[in-house]
Amino acid sequence: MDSKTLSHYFTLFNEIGIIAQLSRALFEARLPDGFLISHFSVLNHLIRVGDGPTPLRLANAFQVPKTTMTHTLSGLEKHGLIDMRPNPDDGRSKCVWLTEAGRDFRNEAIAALGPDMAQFAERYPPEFIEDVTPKLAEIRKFLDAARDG
Amino acid sequence: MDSKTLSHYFTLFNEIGIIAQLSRALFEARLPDGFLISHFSVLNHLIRVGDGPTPLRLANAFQVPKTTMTHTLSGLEKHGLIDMRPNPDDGRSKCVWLTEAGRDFRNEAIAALGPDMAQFAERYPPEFIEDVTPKLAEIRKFLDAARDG
DNA sequence: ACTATATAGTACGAAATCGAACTAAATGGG
DNA sequence: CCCATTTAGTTCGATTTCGTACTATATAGT
Repeated sequence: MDSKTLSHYFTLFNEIGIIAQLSRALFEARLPDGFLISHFSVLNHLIRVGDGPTPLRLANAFQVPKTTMTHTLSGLEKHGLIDMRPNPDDGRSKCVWLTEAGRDFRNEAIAALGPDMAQFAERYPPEFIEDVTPKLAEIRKFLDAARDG
Repeated sequence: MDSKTLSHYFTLFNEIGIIAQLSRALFEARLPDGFLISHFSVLNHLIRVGDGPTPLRLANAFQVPKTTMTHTLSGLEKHGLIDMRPNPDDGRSKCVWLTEAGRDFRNEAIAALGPDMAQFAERYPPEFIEDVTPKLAEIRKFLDAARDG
């Protein structure tokens, strides 16, 4: 692999890193003070996939260490956006449930992010997204597999 | 914008965030203990673009706050991988220069990352990269512009 | 049933990140 | 030339992230 080709691969990951950074900053600017994408993502996941997963399932879903998820969930719980109940099937474990405030918070966040997304969609129509996203999902799965292997 | 379409856009940024996270972890595992991608990126940038930029130019190039760049550079300087010299054109400013050790470190890091990149390239050939990277660069520029505006 | 091992979650500490406030130097308007 | 404003960089404090170590519970082998 010659060094010019290699640098193309570096560039890909560099672009991805910068987009992650910029998009996080832009999204967080739309959330109430003190809330992060990690908080929104968890609430959104609970609505999309359904209530009641364990913290570990959430950590796996977002590919973060479980200590990070503990921290994120404690922030959400402190603000009354989720409930942590004992897992009836496993005494070591807990289940995460949305509160009404949690649902409201998520819906308001979506509404707050909507205009930005609409502006983004003006430039990058759904076909563009449906072209790029599966390719990225492919890469994500590959990297995730490389992590275990 | 209906909520299903909206969620596709969220998914795009979610995938990008996870790839950024996973690739950072994988890359850092190949670097000597205590070194981060941020360190490697700066050294690599100095070789690709050339010695002598100011810390602020570097912060802009990587889209990080200048305090973060101060921190990164101080780590590199502590390990003798860069020199910080006064800027002859501006008394407030400094210029960042690679040391021999810095060049060596970068070259060794490239060598250490090579096999992983080669494995990645086996699955995702250069044509794939050249399809995706410009699209991501486009998005990056758009977000960067949105940040100012 | 008993013991060894594996797993869920947390507490703690170290490091990275980043915003606010600060210092020093440059720039621009009068 | 002076003073107000801007800019480069750092210091400081708050927060996130994450690895290690720990507790409590579950599971598997005998």
